Amino acid sequence: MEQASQSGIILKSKFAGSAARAHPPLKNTGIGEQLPSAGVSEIPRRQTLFFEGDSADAIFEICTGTVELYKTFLSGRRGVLGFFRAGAIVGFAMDADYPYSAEAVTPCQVRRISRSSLDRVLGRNASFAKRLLEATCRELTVTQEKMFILSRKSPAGKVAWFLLQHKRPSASGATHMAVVEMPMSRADIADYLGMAPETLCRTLTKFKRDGLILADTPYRVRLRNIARLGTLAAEACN
Amino acid sequence: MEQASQSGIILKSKFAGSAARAHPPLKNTGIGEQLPSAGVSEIPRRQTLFFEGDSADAIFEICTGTVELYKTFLSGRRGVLGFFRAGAIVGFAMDADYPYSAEAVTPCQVRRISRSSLDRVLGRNASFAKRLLEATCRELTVTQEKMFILSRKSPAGKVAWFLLQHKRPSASGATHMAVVEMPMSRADIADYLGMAPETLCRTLTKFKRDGLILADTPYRVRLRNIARLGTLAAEACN
DNA sequence: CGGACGCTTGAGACTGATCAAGCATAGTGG
DNA sequence: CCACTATGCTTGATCAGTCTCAAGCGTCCG
Repeated sequence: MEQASQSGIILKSKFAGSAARAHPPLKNTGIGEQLPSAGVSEIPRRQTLFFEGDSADAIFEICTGTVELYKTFLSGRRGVLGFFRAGAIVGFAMDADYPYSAEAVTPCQVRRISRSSLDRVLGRNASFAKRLLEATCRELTVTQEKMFILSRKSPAGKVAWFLLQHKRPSASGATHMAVVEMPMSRADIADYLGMAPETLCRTLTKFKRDGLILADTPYRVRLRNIARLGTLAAEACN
Repeated sequence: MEQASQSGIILKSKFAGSAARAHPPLKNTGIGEQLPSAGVSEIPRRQTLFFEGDSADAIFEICTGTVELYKTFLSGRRGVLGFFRAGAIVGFAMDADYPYSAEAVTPCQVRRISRSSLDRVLGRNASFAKRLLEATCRELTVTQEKMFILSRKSPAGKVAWFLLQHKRPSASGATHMAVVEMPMSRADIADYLGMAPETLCRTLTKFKRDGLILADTPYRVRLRNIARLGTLAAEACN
């Protein structure tokens, strides 16, 4: 079981002539710190950072807020790759265009880093490339785990996994009940887990009834029985 | 839609102190050529190259045959990450241990490359690290596509996708009907696609009835209507 | 020739998606 | 300040589809 808002890469990019591709869940890798940026921008809720197909000439480091990466299919359906928080870097693309779209789920602050400058650093700094490779691999791990979770379906398992994945790193030693903030809509989560929003609701309701979770608001729940949730998540695939 | 036996990474490895992690579908990246190896070994059918949890002190370049990467879950179920052919490299791990098991689906010839030598090259050759990053990202792309395919289920879409993914690069300009070799068992494929073996069989039978494919043997089919298969695969997620 | 294994096919139970309709909350305008 | 509207969460009933349990075959091997 991994940690919070992992996942959510954007692969493909033509940095350094042909190099990098992930834009992972770089959880505070400090990669952004080494790169010159154009300063921090304020992004209002539900605004798009970039669309699938746009020319991928920059990557974004999230400073505050939550960003969602998604892909729209021909059928009109949507698939979301992941949700990202402060410290993550999105928009890492290997091709000329972004392969996915990115949208602010909450108001966000992001640092824009031009691809050319990233390119320069990549070509010069070997250890930097290594860190990037490492981060990409980490993303790959998360993606593979998610792949298994999603295919060996079972709504309960998926939702339990989602809750555990997004639980706050058990903040200050206050309540030992983990808190899960989920500012995204139910539809977003459903698209992330590959299920219908109704099924997601029913599953959450069942969790409440069974005393597994406690809902402060629809966008914030507390986990009352983490062990049991872990079992559910494991049964689904592990 | 990607090509043949892609996917199938093995992430995590402690090369170069902390670097690489993927062991992707490195389709003839030539990475193996730059590394000293202990020569080629013959692996009989159904023999295991390494088990999940084994100390990951080597990676393997496949010379001939097909290798399958899989993970066994607590519930006894199995999930296969992918099938790999000549040119692919398996066993790329970032952790001390292999996170997955690898087994020969057919008799294989593999080149064993010690992790320490890989480590040395990685630390010295910057462009090598870049190629690895590139390959890892490619693997990530494939994994993400697979994730969507598997979650937005629909047996027909999954199977159509599988067939197209594994079709031979339309060999010699002989028959323009693509050939798909699938030496692995139905159970293997089902574990790969996240469905029951019975459902896989039924779907294949239906494809035959509808004239989409032509079965020479259970392990070799020809695609009669690639366009339609593509549509099915796309409907499932694209 | 006999047996084992794996592919294939059949019938029934389960369950998640879909179609529809309540409810609550937040935001707007009078 | 309050009513109204809109949006999105929640719940309900129905239906289609896959998994499961079982049983036929065919092939390969001893």
